[in-house]
Amino acid sequence: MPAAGKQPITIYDVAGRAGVSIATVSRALRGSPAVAQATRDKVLAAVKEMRYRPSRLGQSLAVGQHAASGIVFPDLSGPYYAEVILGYEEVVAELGRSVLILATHGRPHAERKVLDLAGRVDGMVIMGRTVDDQVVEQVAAGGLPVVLLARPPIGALDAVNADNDNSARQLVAHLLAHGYRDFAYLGDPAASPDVAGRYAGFRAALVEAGVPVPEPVACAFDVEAGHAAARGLLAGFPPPRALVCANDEVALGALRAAGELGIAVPERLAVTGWDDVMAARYAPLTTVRQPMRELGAVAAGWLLERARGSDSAVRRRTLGSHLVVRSSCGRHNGAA
Amino acid sequence: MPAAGKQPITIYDVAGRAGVSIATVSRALRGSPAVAQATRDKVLAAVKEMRYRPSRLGQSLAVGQHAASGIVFPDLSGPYYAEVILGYEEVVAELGRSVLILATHGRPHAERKVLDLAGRVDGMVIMGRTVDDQVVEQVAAGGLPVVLLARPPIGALDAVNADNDNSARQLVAHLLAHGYRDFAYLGDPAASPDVAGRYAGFRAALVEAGVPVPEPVACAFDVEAGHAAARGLLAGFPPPRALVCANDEVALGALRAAGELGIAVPERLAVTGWDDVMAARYAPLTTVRQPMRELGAVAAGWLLERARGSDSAVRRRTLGSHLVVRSSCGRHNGAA
DNA sequence: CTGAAAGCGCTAACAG
DNA sequence: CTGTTAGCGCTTTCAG
Repeated sequence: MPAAGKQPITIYDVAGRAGVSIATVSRALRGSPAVAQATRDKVLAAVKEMRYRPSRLGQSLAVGQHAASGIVFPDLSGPYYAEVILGYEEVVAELGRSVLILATHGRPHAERKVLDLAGRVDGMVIMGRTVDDQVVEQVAAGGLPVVLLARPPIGALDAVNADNDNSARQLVAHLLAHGYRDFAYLGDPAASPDVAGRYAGFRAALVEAGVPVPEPVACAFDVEAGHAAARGLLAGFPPPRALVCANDEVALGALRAAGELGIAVPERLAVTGWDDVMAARYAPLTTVRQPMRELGAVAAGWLLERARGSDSAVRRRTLGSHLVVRSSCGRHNGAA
Repeated sequence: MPAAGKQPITIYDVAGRAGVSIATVSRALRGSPAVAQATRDKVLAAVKEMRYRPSRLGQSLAVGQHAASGIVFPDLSGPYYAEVILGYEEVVAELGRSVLILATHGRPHAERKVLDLAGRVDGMVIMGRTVDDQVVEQVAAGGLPVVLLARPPIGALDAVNADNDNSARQLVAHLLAHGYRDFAYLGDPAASPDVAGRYAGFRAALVEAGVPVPEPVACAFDVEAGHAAARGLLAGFPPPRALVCANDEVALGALRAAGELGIAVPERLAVTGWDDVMAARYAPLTTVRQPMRELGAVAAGWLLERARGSDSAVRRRTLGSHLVVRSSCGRHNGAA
């Protein structure tokens, strides 16, 4: 919307200039075959001369389509969400639609904002712990296509996730192979569906192995929180032998805590994370790599299909993750 | 826009239900004082019962405002852009507007997409190397408020930047204090205004110190590129004593190259970066920290003011950056 | 092939 | 205080 003061040129101006009706301008512009070549040329010339740009608002209102997709996520710190959004943006933009983003990060008015977003798009993905199921249902009830990402399925909504359960099992199997039997888990399952899924897989693997399952030690998603929580945990007696952290930031904080307490990693303590952030390589931290871009891309694809009117069956998909073994979980001699 | 099949309820439905005119519904909803309390209650009740949500399209078309701001950036890899966008989103959303994002990353149709974005917002920020000045001018000429971020000023457009020049000088001063006289610069000034600014400061500082100024060694913005470029550079003779990299990813790649070539850091080679990404702490890499969130926040604030009609003088602002000294540039004994 | 005219959903004068 | 009535800019029948 041009700023006050400048009169934008409308389809009427073009029609006047070209000596045709607005209907003809509209047709010519959208390449309707029912326009004589000569007429089309006249219109196009006028358009060019006047530097006319159709109003999206007018168009959208008339066709009842925003040609835009939204995405709601907790925040943008750490590479995880940024990557997902990048994958999302890439496919959405490629199909000529716009991308609206909304970070809720514990903001009080998240609900209002999600609802507002819903009024500006033809579909939206809602990630992890952002708003209550009730809000999601309200949005979906309005008839808007919604896909859930890194969030437990709700009703008949499409949902795509990373395979937290399986990767947690792989991780635990690897640690068990190292001979560790005394575990601890740093992360709050209540804080995010991903963390919950990871803890569930962790627990199941330990149960199957007949190893004691520790309660999770709640901890926020950043280095500081991981550091503080790990200090408390490692000061206890007996300290755990293997520390599974809900994500890399937390693990990085734990590593620092261990360093400060003079606890050698991996000799006396194994530490693992999730996400494979760049710093993990330098830590060097054993972690789990996830197909973040693809999560976003899949969600975007589904949304566009639904926006085009597809009402195929509910889709659910779990994308594979895989273990990235580095030295923080123990020394390796060629073997895994 | 609800999917085909569901008839959204309009202001007419509510008016009918409440037994008033649509004008009254509109007034009641926007809290006009010129509505009797009883009438307002009736309307609000109808709204609630029918779960009515005003159409943004209708509103926007009527008031001629999108209540949205856009931001154009090269890509979303690395924490830099993500942080800027986060700072931007935070203030934009807090003021009840939506955020549209557009990553150009060398896409061929960037221009078309930027122009399209321009038609959906009341203002937009354009970052770094995304589209030609000509496109920016075209957008601004349409009357849309534009602020340039991490990009050289154009015409009378507001512009905000990080202080690349000054931080480069500080960095070089620090390296000179270490006694280094043989420098190399890894990064392509033509690839981004930021890199150009950093190189300019680097060059100026060396010139002032009477130290030979190396030509920049062009290199993309990622670890792989830094690695490859550094390998070539370090294999040359004589190898440089201090390697200033355009950003942390490049520096991280250079660090790896040095490791592979058996060149001890910092004993035989000093390496520095820019951005202070999380991995830098673990590298551990001397780098420059920038006020990324604030860049976004400042741009957002300016845009909102302009969107509200402020036509104050052109604003230009350079936000300070500061050196983060770690061990990759040499050993420090309490002294800087 | 082209034009007239009816909306899309809402806001904002302008009358009462 | 409330209702009528123009639009906002564009798409899309429906006639011709």
